[in-house]
Amino acid sequence: MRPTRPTPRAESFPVNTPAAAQVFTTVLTQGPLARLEVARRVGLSAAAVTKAVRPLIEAGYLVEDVDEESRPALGRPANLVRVDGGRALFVGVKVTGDEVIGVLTDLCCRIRVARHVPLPDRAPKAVLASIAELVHDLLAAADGLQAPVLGLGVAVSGDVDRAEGTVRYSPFLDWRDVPLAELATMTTGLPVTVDNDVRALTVAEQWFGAGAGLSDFAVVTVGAGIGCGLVVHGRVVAGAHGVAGEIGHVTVDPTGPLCHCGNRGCVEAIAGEAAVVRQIQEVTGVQLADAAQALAMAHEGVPGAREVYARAGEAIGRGIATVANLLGPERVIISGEGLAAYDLFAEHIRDAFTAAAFGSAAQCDVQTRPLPFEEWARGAAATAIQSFVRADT
Amino acid sequence: MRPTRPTPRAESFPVNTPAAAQVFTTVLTQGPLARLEVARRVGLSAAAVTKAVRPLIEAGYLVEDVDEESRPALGRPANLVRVDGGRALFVGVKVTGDEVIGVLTDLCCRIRVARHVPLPDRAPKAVLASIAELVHDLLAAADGLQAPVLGLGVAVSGDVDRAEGTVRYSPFLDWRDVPLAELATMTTGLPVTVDNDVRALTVAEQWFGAGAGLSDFAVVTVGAGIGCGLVVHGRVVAGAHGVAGEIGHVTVDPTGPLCHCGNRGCVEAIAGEAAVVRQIQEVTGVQLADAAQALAMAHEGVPGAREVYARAGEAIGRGIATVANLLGPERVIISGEGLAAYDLFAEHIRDAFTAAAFGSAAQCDVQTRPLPFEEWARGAAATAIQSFVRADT
DNA sequence: TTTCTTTTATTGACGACGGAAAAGAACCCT
DNA sequence: AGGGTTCTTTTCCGTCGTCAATAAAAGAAA
Repeated sequence: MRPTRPTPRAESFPVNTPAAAQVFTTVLTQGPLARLEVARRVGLSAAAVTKAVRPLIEAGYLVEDVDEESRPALGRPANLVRVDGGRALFVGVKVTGDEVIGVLTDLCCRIRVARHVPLPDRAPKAVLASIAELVHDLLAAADGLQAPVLGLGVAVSGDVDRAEGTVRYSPFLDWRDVPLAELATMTTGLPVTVDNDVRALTVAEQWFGAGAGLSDFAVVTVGAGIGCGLVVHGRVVAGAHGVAGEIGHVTVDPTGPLCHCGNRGCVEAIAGEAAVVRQIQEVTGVQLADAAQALAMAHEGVPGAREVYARAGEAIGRGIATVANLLGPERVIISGEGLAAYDLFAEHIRDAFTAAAFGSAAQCDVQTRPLPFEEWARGAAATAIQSFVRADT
Repeated sequence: MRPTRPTPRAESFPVNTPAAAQVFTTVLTQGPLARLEVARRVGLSAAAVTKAVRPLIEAGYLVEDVDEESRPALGRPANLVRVDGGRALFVGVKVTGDEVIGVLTDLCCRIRVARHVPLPDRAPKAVLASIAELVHDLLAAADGLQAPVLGLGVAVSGDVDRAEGTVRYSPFLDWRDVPLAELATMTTGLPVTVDNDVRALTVAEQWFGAGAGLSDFAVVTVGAGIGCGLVVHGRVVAGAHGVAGEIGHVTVDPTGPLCHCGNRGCVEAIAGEAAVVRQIQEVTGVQLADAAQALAMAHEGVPGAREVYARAGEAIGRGIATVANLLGPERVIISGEGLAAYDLFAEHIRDAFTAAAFGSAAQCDVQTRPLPFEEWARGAAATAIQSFVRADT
């Protein structure tokens, strides 16, 4: 079925069996664990874990560790197993409209180096050139770290087919059917994983963030757009037609402002960055250059500005409640550049969510976490790590 | 983790390995298939399929069959394998507010007999008595069919924990934490599966209906309430807190009519049966006894009545678009008693869906299928069949 | 009619994965 | 030191699924 793209591999991961892959990802995502604990969580026998762990330790991906602190009084102390982050490096790249952001992370997806280069042109060729430059820089930085770079993840907004490695349609870049993985592999020589940006961020949360260990959760990003990544039954939802998690285009007010999608009162048309700026301009009559100015006005207490943010918060809360009502996730993680305005709408998000959540869907744990701008690129790196670990599953 | 309830089993299913279970369910759900074709779909070798099939044929669950028609000119003709529906029987029961509906189905979930008994009282004891009576009747009817009855499925609205076999909370019956599976097993002597009614219906569609072979789809039920069952990544979504698929409480108009959930403008508050009746009464000033009368008025062309249905259709279409935007299912199956009014709002559902679906989410195939009243009970039977097949997986 | 081609089904050998059980290891407590 | 407890490893073994070869069932070609 799946066409085998040329995937150069400097080094292969010593995991053949599904059990071993499970063991590794559990240790990777759930921190240092005793073998027996891994066995319990994965549903394997202790013996199987021992066998799976050995080659991974020999290859240097896992290391043993004794925890001195939380040792129970009784019995043989546990030999914790954890991933040696320094064993391998990965590059993650996020392509935005006007720049390309890249990070070098270790195997535990901790950022080691972050860089960005401007994007003069959005044509595939120019983007590839920028990516190549950025990757080159990061590889140079990786030279001193004594660890091989084993993969590159690229995150792009729009309809991306990760399995194929192609960007099917990206309105932002005005791309259609660009075989980005193949192209990037050719220019960088690394195994490349291409994914949608929100999904990539979701993968990062799922493996290395607030979603670790959960089988059902959602990530909501608040920024220029309002996006949502969903994990259901332990897997990121991709959508049969490439569309999923479009919380930004959930209608919250059919009489609301017109959205670029053609409908009225979408969450994004009320709470998106552009929408907030526009509404504050309308209310105050002052021209604003960017969202930072809008934020400043609201913080200064300019009449009407706070209300715009309040409405935005309410719209987001409603959208989250819709997700909770439909999917019943354990947790919702709110994130995004827009969180700079968090103090302005946190309360309204929460109130609107609580009001609109049906029954025990309101028990869903709604968290907030700040999102530094490199986080998107880190998500891309997470997809590369995932591909590496899952290489031959 | 999972407590082992006492599950009496008249007969056990000769399937030990996960591969065999997969083979059986594909044959069950995807009609007669050649072994090689099964192998392709499941991702196993042909040899493995042969080995998995043999004991199932010996036990009488599968039978061989040569299809005379669509035989390719070349090569050895395929020996199709299909499930012998008559090999085993199952009982499905749906508990509504005022009656209990039951069906006797075969292994292919084809209804053989349908019965219903009134429900004088909603207390667990009374419900169990009604269930017992109904099951007794159906077992008597099964006597002539030369096949054992191997399971009972019970469908109840509300928050149901299928794994535990308990009804955690059913507002309709006013139940809390009723260990229904255990109780019903004691009174009927059959292995019992308890599940939420909409999820049960979804299982039936997934295995025996328009969702067969799909890994991502939704079932929307239009009736007294508006419900939704979701299948994501090939599994029915249950929700971390017992709530999922609450499309009925997706807000489509924040200024709309008050819903019993406390919010305004929920889909159900606009398109639910009670809401439609109430709105038509308000518009026409005529007192209506039930939904049938409301329907009749609309069909007669009473001014305003049609518009109420149009608005209902629009609300449903919006709700479906929300599901499509968030999950990107391959297909949405609209069903329910409310479909009697289908001609009145089909067009509006479709229009609202198309308008509110974002991008290629609109490619989602929206189907309609009538839902006879026994269908809910058939869903319950489907869960029993599923439990039987998955017994020791 | 015989032989070839094509496709499906079956067989038996083989490898490997994971479980059970028992032994070993490391620590505390008495 | 010895018992108790818990974690880890070892050894043995069942069994599941793949591989490769073979059988089977047709139509087509010779």
